[in-house]
Amino acid sequence: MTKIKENSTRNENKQLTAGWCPVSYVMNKLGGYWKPIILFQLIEGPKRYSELRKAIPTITEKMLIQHLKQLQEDNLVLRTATAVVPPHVTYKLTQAGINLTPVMEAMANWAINNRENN
Amino acid sequence: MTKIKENSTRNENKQLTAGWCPVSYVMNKLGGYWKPIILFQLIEGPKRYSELRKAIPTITEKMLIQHLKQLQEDNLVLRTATAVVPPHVTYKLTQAGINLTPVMEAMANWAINNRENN
DNA sequence: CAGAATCCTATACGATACTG
DNA sequence: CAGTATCGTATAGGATTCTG
Repeated sequence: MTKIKENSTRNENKQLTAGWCPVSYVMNKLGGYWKPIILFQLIEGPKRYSELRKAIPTITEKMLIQHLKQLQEDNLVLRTATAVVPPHVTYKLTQAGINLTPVMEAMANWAINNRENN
Repeated sequence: MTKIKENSTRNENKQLTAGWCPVSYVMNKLGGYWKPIILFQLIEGPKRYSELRKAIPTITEKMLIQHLKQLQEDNLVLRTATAVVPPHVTYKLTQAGINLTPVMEAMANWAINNRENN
């Protein structure tokens, strides 16, 4: 009750590391499992929320929304909503997000080659 | 007590996704926070355990060892130990690990540019 | 030197149900 | 259609101590 959060060494390592390691700077924004997968789906162009769900059928709605929000906060994804009566919301990459596509493409290439080689 | 693990839908999504999404195939091996950072440190060449610790001062030993083991299991890193009396252990990238370096380099490039742009 | 062991907490993730 | 809300579990990650 009275303990609010006096101590949070948790995540401090990550913040610190991000200061000097460029890769960890990226991992602070792309960490976890789903974010690169979502970004990968947006490379080809803007997608509606429902399209993203169909494109990634194994993700739960909670994860999709949650990570989309974080990606917006990190300025990697832009959300555009038009207030019509079935709501219409699209997500697309920001410039920073577009600049990140080589990362996902390098991943995809590796996956294709590595799968063959095994 | 009698419940052993009858149900593990957890991770099934990830396995399934890996089947059709190349990026998620990679995330199954590189998921989490530290693995890309470790691999990044090994790009320039083999390193001893203690060198890795110094190179990534914010990681705990547990995390370092644990992820090095998983990277070995995924055949991305090779461990070489010589049984001398202070033990001498080096880690280096396998060919599959080397093939992954464009991913980390793309991350590093993005980090450098994105930091400037903000 | 290179780790293993133990204990603990925070967060990521998932299932399900509900809503403007 | 595009979310929210709630609840539960599994895993990631960290602190500390010990060892061949």
